[in-house]
Amino acid sequence: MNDRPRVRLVDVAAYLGVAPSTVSRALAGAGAIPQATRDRVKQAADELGYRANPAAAGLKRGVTFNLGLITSLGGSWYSGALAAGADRAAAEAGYDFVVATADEIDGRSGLLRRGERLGQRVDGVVIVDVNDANGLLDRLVEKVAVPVVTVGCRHAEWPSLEIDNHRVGFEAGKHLSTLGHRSVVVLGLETPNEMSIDNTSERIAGFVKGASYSAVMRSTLSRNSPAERRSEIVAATAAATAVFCTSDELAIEVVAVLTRNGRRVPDEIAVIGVDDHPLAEAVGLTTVGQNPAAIGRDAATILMAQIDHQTEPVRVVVPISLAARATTLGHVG
Amino acid sequence: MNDRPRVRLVDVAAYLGVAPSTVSRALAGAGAIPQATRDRVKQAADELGYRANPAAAGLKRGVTFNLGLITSLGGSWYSGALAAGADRAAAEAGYDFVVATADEIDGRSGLLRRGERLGQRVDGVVIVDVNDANGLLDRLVEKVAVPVVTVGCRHAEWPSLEIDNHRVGFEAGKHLSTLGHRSVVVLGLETPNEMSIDNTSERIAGFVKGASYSAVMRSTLSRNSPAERRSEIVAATAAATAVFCTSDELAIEVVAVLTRNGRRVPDEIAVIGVDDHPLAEAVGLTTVGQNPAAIGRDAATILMAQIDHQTEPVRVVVPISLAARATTLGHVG
DNA sequence: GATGCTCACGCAAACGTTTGCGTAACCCGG
DNA sequence: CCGGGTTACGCAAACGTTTGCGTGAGCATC
Repeated sequence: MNDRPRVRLVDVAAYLGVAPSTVSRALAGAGAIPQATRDRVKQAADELGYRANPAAAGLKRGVTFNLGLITSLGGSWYSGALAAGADRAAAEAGYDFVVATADEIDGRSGLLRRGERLGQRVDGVVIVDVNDANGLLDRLVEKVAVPVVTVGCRHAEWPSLEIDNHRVGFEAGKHLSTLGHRSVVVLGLETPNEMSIDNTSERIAGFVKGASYSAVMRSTLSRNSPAERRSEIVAATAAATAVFCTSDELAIEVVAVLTRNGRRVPDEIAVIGVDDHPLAEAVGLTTVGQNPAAIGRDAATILMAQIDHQTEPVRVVVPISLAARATTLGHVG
Repeated sequence: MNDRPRVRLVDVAAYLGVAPSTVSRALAGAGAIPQATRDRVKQAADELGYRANPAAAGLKRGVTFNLGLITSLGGSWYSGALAAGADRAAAEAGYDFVVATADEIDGRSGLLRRGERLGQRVDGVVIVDVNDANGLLDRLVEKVAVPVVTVGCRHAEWPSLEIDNHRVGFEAGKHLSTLGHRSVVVLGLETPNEMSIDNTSERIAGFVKGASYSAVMRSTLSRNSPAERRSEIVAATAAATAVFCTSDELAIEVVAVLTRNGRRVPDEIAVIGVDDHPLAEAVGLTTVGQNPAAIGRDAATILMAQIDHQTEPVRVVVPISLAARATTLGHVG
């Protein structure tokens, strides 16, 4: 139902009575083609409805003008925002992003298979949050066999972007400490699977440093249903005046649980999270935030430079910033 | 640093002393190739580290084995989950997804340009939530010039998947009505831009029907900062015993605002949302939910069938289900 | 007005697959 | 041992671009 015969470059060449090479150069803006011809060609092209065939161009030029993104897209808002940022930067440079969402159900081998396939169809890939333990990241990089930039994880040969997890914790700890909290608890979720990275311990270490004078307790929550988690949260926070959650998702849940349990936030107990979740501002959650869209953009940019051999491998530490809001400061606005 | 000369199909053919055609057929599993040869070829292929060049294959076969997804990926968790579901289904069938995130900053023409580019590089696209008013969807479909399936919007020629927005509202209304609420208010956000679709009015109409005996008020909230929205929320809900929010994001915000304002949820005021946001269960939000991952999966499946000319255009209405939780029922668990 | 230079464009060979057709080698019954 | 049918594979022509090289026309210079 959509099978009109595609018009090719040679068709528009024939239509104009010029050589295909001229059309190609005119359209690409390369070679010595006077503006007049260029315009004539362009006009003929969209008169005829010419649409370039990227497969042919890619075959000849040895590039695909596609970038890959390996992440668990469905997992959290974070990867979606990152993908959006990466896609925007890529689109501006004429690249498109093909995504490979690797979920835990696929397992290690599923991830590797997926990476291998992906590597064949793109000029480079950005890999998000793949655990470098177990040699998984190494093997993945090997499988994709194209330039890589990692975010949230590190590979010896390729650039990476990460936040300073220690500093994230530190900022949170300092904030609570400054507010006078002396009995705080750190709440994290257990790592979902061996494929994902675990930021928790670094964040906690940083937090302990930042909260210097405070008595810090630590508790790891199960990934069971929220109903089951509820009592864990209540128990863990019973004696505390403040809670540091290692993600905003968890923090929002904790605020809800505490509130429903009759504890007033922040008057009786303050809560601080990490990420600056899209809902964090709406619910007044204090958080130390990062900017996934910017990270995605930078990752794409670095990757494209890497493809053009324009950069040495770099380690970029992306900025974070504390957003102090109601769950630690009390009612504002 | 990764520029080892790629080994081609002819290389493995030469290595084995057979014709390229034999290797091609053996690898593709097509033609009359005995198992023995097939195995020999496969082994040689990965001995040499052969990786097929999809551009060449695509050029010859006239397909790309890529699917496109047009959505605003960064906008909400919904599109991420949808993308993940679509990608999973596509991957199983040997397709990959290339995404084009169209944000409001790009505007209409940006979206159309993006669609045109995308259409050249894929065999079909799924278009999510593009407003069919203003002829935008029509023009987009025309630009992509490949098979399409729409989700959350409709085009005359192509299949679509949507939820029954009227029914969404109806279920919510019925739920509140059953619980005895008689003075309820509907809260929605203003439509972000002319490019996005607006589910709100249908949902509200359904809600009014479902809440039959109740006095229903309606209020549209601005998209300004949460701080500004706060007073709007407080004012709009002052006289109500229940609130229907047309999205979970908003519902979560409303619960937070009401709670911080000293109104007990659900004892003084009940809240119900739409979508079954990943955080909805965690914060105990009652909601009428949909399953974006399943929608994505189905959209991809239908699209692939469409590409193979295997189906007539269909209109699929995807199921929804009410999840009654704490914000309407009170403390549970 | 011949010489040299630049400009604008044409020719044709790639790029790495897939696939229709052709043809040896093989198996079978007669 | 011959003829017909099958099986296993080779040949070569595409697919739609890009690009190195070549060449004629036009221009300025001496």
